[in-house]
Amino acid sequence: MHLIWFRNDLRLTDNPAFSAAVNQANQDHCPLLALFVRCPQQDKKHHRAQSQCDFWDANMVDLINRLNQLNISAMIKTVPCYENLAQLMQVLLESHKIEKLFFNREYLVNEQKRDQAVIKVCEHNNVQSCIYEPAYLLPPQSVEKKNGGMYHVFTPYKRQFIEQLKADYATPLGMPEKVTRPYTHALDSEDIKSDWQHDWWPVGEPAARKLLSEFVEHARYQQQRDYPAVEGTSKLSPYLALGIISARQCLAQALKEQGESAFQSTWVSELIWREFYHDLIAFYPRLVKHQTFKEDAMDHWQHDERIVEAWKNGQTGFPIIDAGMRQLKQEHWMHNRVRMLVASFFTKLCLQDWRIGEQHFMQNLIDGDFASNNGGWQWSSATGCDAAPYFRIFNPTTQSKKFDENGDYIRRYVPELKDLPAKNIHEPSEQQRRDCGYPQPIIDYKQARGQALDWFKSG
DNA sequence: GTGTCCTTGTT
DNA sequence: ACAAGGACA
Repeated sequence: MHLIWFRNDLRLTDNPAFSAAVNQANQDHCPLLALFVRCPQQDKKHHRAQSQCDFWDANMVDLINRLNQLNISAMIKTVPCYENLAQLMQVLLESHKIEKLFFNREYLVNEQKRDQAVIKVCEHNNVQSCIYEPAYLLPPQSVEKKNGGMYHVFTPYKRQFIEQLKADYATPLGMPEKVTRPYTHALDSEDIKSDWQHDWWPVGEPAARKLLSEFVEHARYQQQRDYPAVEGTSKLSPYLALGIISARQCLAQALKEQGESAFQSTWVSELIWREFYHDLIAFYPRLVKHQTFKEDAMDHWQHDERIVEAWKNGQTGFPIIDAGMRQLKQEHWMHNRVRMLVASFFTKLCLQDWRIGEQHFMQNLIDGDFASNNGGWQWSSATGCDAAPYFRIFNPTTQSKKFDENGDYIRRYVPELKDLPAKNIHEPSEQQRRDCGYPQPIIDYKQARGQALDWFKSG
């Protein structure tokens, strides 16, 4: 009997390990079992948002139903941490007489360590571990500079990336056939129920595929993506983070809709940013230890609990910032433009440690992805790869007027300001704030900007 | 060496 | 006009 272990690849299509496992089972005329392991303590250590854990559970339940239709039985197990996995695996391999274990590689340090330990258990038990490359656009670490080494600047990386991608991109794998030999015995599995009911994040691979095709067909991403009041972004990030759809499927859909020009599109460029940050982690594992990418970057920050709390709770007195932070709390998601604004505000204007912001995002975002989140925060705080220079400081009010001109986004998440006219809503007067019960600004922008420039310059 | 360029800006 | 400095070919 063979075993397919699902992790952050909760899909049946374009899943290399899964397709291979089904083929192998049918070739060997044996059943295939699916395994899902939950590690709540590990999730805590990684600051994984509760919303993402719940969404993972919900998608697992959905996936198991569809696995059953393919004659595949599934087991759910819970252990505290990754280090408990080897022991669990030992028991499972033995009790189910597993011959081959299939899974897709993951590139983060703890995940690699976890998998190495499991591979050892396999070897010890004479079980073959069959490991596949996850369905990135290009395999990690396959894009290098002409003289070798990882790019540290996005633009040349992207140029090279597209060149290689055009020359050789993989067509997404389809859905495998049914497994011909069902497993007929009872399985010792936990019974996890899911009561996921957020309309804006429908559960399951079919729903995700539908969101993808509708987005690619109708979106005006380039024109709309910067306006947080508009549904102009794909909102596919939670699905990408848990592998409910693959990046390759996204590209394939874009190519189908737009032809070769898709390679140059803004949205595909964002997919390449994702690969850039994932590649960086693969090349520089020290990044998972929250070290700055630039070793000599300014990295000593003020620690002001009052500011941190106001920021987290959306009480800074800057409407666009507070709208973003409250959207995060309410929807476990924040519009990308606003993510940049709140991050720039936190690090460059308030001089608070980017790691605090990074962790807060991970703890709250349904789409939390270590590499993208870390890359984004280091970009914002001028400590990272190809980062915004330290003197590039977003003016929250200017940005608000530019990208939320009518104040619709602010009104949605900061209801105490909902009756203010557009010309005041970005920067209400002292009196208006008192009347609305909205805080006075926690910092003075002009003063903070000047202070930040000095602070960064002095290193 | 040497020229060109650098995600999302501000005043 | 301005804000540094470094990556890349």
